[in-house]
Amino acid sequence: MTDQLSRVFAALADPTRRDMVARLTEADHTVNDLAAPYDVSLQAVSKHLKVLEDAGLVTRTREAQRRPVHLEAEVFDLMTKWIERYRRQAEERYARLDAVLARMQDDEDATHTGTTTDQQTGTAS
Amino acid sequence: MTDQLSRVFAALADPTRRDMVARLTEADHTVNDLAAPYDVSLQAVSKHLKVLEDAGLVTRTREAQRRPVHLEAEVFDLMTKWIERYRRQAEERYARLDAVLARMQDDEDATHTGTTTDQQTGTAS
DNA sequence: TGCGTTGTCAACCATTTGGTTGACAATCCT
DNA sequence: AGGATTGTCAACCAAATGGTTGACAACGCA
Repeated sequence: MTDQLSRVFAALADPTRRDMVARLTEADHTVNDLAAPYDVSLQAVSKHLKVLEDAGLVTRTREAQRRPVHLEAEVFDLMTKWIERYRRQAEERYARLDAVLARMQDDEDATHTGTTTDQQTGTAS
Repeated sequence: MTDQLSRVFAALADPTRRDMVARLTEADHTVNDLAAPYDVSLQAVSKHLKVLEDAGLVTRTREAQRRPVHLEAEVFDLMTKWIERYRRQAEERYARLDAVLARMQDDEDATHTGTTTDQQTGTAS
């Protein structure tokens, strides 16, 4: 799983990490700060942060003994682009399908009513 | 990882599965059909499809011995909603931060020029 | 009925993941 | 210098993941 897009999806597949990201949209937080709501060790939280950092979702700077965690929201765009691209493609496909079905219905109607006697029924799009 | 959103993110964290989804936006495919481009066993592909199905991204119907796989694109909305919500929140936060910084700069300027003598510096937003 | 095609299920294996505890590094405070 | 706070690194463990092979079920075709 080497590419960034995979790392971003994988990072957000964990509810704890999603919750951290959600909280980081409000403000930067220290590690202890972030760990507070969860019933796991500080080390576990540190690992989660490493996953988020490797995905590029978060950066960690220094500030005395503290290491403030900062959200890098631009990475969201990577996902949004992928999702939107294929959703659009899927929707276009459904639109084409609808058109085909509509045309078949038209043909049906025409056949029944006998209005179009010299119809072309070629399948070329 | 019980919730659907986690399952969807996890499902798309794998490049092979993302590629399958991409191909399914073009047309439904049989399992053999889907497996063709990848250098793995048919069973492995079947497992990938199970992951996609459990995430609600795909449905499998019957058609003789064949099991056509169909993309359920609406599930994308689940992710899009989550992503957009927190991206918007992050952007709003940056906007507030920019406003604060701008205001501080104004105060700086005012102090230097001495134009505003009776300024209110309350922090209420 | 028997054969080929299409796909799933079960068992197994190596690697990754998410958690633990213990040691320790880095910095502030006195 | 010495103690408290904040966080990481390393070793370990159980469960999940992604792959394999072998057996077999469901259906079409001859």
